[in-house]
Amino acid sequence: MGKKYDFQKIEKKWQSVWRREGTYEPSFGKAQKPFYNLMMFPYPSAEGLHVGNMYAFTGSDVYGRFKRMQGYDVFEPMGLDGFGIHSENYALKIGAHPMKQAKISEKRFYKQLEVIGNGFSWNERLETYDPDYYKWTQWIFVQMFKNGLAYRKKQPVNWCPSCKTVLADEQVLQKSQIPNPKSQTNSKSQIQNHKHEIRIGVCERCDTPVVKKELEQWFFRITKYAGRLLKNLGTQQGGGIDWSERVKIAQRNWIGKSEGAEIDFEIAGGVAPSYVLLHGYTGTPKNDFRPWLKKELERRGAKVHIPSLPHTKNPRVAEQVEFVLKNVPFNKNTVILGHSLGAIVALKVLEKLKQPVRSTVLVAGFTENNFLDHDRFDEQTFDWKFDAKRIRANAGDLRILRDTTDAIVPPNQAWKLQNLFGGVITEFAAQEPHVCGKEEPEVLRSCIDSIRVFTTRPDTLFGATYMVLAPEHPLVASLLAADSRRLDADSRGILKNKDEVKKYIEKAKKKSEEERTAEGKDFSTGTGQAKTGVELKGIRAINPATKEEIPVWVADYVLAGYGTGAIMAVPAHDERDWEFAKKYKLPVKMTVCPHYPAQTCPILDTAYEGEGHLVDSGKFNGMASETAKWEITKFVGGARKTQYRLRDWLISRQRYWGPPIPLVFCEHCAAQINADGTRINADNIGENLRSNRRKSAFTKGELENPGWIAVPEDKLPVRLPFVKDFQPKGKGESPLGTVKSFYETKCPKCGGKARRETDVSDTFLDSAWYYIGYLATSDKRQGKVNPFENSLAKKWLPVDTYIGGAEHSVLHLLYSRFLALALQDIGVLHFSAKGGSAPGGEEPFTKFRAHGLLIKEGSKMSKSKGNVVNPDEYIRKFGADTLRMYLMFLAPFEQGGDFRDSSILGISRFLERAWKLFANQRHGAGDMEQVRKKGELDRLLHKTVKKVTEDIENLRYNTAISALMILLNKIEETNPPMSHVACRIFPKLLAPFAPHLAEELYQTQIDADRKAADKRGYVSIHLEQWPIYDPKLIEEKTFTLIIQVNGKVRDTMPAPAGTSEQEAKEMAFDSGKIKGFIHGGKIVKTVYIPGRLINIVTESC
RNA sequence: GGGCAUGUGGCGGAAUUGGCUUACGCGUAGCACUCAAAAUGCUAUGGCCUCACGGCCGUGUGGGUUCGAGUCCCACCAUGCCCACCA
Repeated sequence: MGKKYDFQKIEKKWQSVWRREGTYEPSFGKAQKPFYNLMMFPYPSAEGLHVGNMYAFTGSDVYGRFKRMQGYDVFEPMGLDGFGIHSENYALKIGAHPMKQAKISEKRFYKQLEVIGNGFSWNERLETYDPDYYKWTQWIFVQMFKNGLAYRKKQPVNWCPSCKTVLADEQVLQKSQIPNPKSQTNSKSQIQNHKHEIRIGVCERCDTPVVKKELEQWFFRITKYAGRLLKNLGTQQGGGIDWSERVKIAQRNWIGKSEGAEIDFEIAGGVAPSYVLLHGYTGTPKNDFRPWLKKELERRGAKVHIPSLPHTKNPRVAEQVEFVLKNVPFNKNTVILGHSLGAIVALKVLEKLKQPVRSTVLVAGFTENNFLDHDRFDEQTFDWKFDAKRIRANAGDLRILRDTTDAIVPPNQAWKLQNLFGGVITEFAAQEPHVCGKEEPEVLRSCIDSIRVFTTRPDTLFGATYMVLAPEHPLVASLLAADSRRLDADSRGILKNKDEVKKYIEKAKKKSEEERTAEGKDFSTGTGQAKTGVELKGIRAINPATKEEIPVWVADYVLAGYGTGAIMAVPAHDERDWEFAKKYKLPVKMTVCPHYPAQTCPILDTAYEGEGHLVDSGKFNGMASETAKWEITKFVGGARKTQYRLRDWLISRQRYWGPPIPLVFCEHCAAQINADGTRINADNIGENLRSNRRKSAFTKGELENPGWIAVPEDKLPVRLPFVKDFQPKGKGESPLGTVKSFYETKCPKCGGKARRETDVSDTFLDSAWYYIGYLATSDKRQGKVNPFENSLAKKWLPVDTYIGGAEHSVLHLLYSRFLALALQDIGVLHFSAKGGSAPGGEEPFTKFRAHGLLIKEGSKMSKSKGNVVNPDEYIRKFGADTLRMYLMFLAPFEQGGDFRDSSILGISRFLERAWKLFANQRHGAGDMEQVRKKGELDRLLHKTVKKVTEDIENLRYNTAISALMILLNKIEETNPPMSHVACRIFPKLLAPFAPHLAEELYQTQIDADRKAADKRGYVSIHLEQWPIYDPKLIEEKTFTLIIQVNGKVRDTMPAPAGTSEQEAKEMAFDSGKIKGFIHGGKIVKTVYIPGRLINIVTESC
């Protein structure tokens, strides 16, 4: 009898040795082969770690230990994602303050994490609520803001009435509910007699139904990166980053690329009776797009005036305005268009007009005396102050065209115009920079009232029989606001049922997601939902293909946030449009395309009382759909367009427990930007204005969000104050809004009175950069290093292997990628080239694997079911090694596992047996039989090394463990004299799974050796070399030849390796069993698979 | 409604990627040790037929390809996860 396997003693002992020796602390600066092995850090919200966390951490740790033994300098950090709603709600629940509770949770979590025995670099841990950490979270916000990637916008957002905060789209879960007829009083008959479920959006944390609330919020412009985020994922065929395919698919779907076209539908009466085109500096009525535009407008029946402005080479705006007012008639139906300097003239004209015009178009306009290509205009001849109020009142519908290729007008001028005068900006690339092409279709479009739609099926355009606008579409508001100024002769383009429309829109806006879904579901179709809508009476659009006038509707089945917020409805080819058309008796016209031959159109097959009929698409009749798409787009002057489903990242949270958003609002600076363009850059006079890089007094973010000023970087962090009453207030404002000493501050720009932003940022911002933070924890604590400029970041990033839950597919993982790309673009983050030129060298996580879900006896673990397994109990009873190994043995790590109490005994027995065998070594003198067996055992040993190595690399821990069991069984069975080498290999193979036991066994062996020769001191097994197998030893000398007759196994016999087909045949026919099965039947052929089997095929088969 | 998985003994799961289905473990039964139990060890363990030798049938269902299919193709069924009025 040897020593007893006292796991408690062993585990405690080695954990303290490892900690003391710094076994898992890589040498950051000197590391030769840095390997960043990252595991998603936990949010310490609940009662402590549950076994699911432990499952995931262990899986990552096994891999890290394996890589460490393979000679890599492995960095395996751990920290806590302690900010955020999870922790805050937990504190609320138990009546504690999150700031204090955090410290308590922290202790408990770290203790638990240590007891598991993972090889974490304990010196480098971080907590997101540490001011030294969130200082940099805020710093990121400032970088995003400065570079125009953060903006403020008022829009309906997801609001959780229970958490009293907004939620990102990604945080709203769709949940099915069986409708309860009693509570659905407003949707009566539709719901009865149906088993259908309805979907409602609920808060991912508390399950409360989410409502829409209109709030002004901060957003990060993730949409700008949609294309790159998608591209780096690669395609279904392959390429892209090495990630679990299911996560890549989830991200692809979430980004949701679709390719189609944008097509304009003119509104009937959308061409104004008269136009005034004002040219710019050195321009004439005859140059640029003006002659073409005049022709186009006149062709449509309009009268076009292009005054030849005086002193065009030495302009004096006042004189030009006088000239225009004298020579051109204006009325309520005039459209005034100003190009470049002509835009200034137009604005000044508007100041002087007695009554409003129909609409104003500013093409490549500006408000400031600054240009990219030439010097300023003479200050004396210009008045750069604008009467914004008068201009707003007189401009009618204001349209601002921003040319993205413009080399003259600075890029921010369009926003400035919008800030001053309102209006809608359209960005486009002009035919010639600064909109100087002979034909500029975008300009023509802006002169005519039209509706732009996005469609993926332009090939069905001939079948578009009506249009639908989202309730939030700007045209709807504009029509509702329009007075009678458009009441011209035929009174077209005037909304006749304003009240009805207004009512519908108000109702739609008020509707919560729940209500919309509940009352929108149409069970009669089985698939879709009953759509509601209202016609814009008096408004007709012209189908650009058929030239037919079609009605225009408003309906909330069209989403404002996607595409252009307007659609062309093709009821014959789109199920949603079909339902709507059926309900409101709208015409259905089918186009002929190979997808839906006339007779089998799936939608028209169903009974419809109205007349569905074929439309003649002229030369496009029957054209292949893919060809027709682009041909028809060209035919109607549309443009190909790629659309993404992805929305910008809503980052504000009206909660307490998070990093305050590091911005202040300053009325004074807002006024500067809004009211008077010239003063903003007053300090720039005399500068070389040709440079577009010149210093501006305001950053991009500040110009785009007037009044919002970033807290200077040296003033970070903006500390979260201790607020006793941190309960969310539910008024759309964070509890910080009640703390005067917090929000009252001075503007960093002008020194005046200012108010701090009182919202905090989304938790996902904290976790989006923590992998960078880990590399600066030591230095950061000394307050020295910017984690982003830290040389270690360059050396160790990107992360080599990242393991985590698939539930973060579209949250954390997408945000982290976005931020990594953005920060690299901004120039504050640099990755090493250690990943080589692998796809996505700019990506933060080179390899990502999603682990599976750990369930308990077939069902999901949850507090409500009361089946959550507490790991502490099992560790006490069986030891951490046993629990670790058991969890890894359950099933493939990427698939998940089913935790069953009973089966843990198998692992427990296995480790006991390993202990018995190796802790109490037996060196028996061998007889001949044992020597022979030893040869076999050596082969098995090397085969096991191969198998375990390959399996761990592929995260197939269950089969690696099974291989170890087979090896142990065999050793016990043969009880051979084992070499010192073999006695070391087994513990090494065991080390990633059962680190404590392996260390103990190994050190026992070393001690034995040491007595003989080896004088080395303590070297942890976890820093030793991973075993290498000898391929020659693995080769088998014999194999089992399988003999089949007609594909059925009839006999097996041992055969030497390298048996030829002829030899195998002879062996097969010699077998008495085989003869019986052939029955003398004629042999058609034999199939021989070398080293495996021979199959005899007879005639009767 | 769409997308992605998965479906193998009483259970968790293996299967060299088209070649002996059920490795490894749990459970169960029997035996050994024990006064007895636990622990441990040994043996057996897919179903059906047979005293037996042995045979037949078996990887959700139905078809197909192949000398040979758990694996590939088609259709269907079931379960799970993700998404969902995205034009």
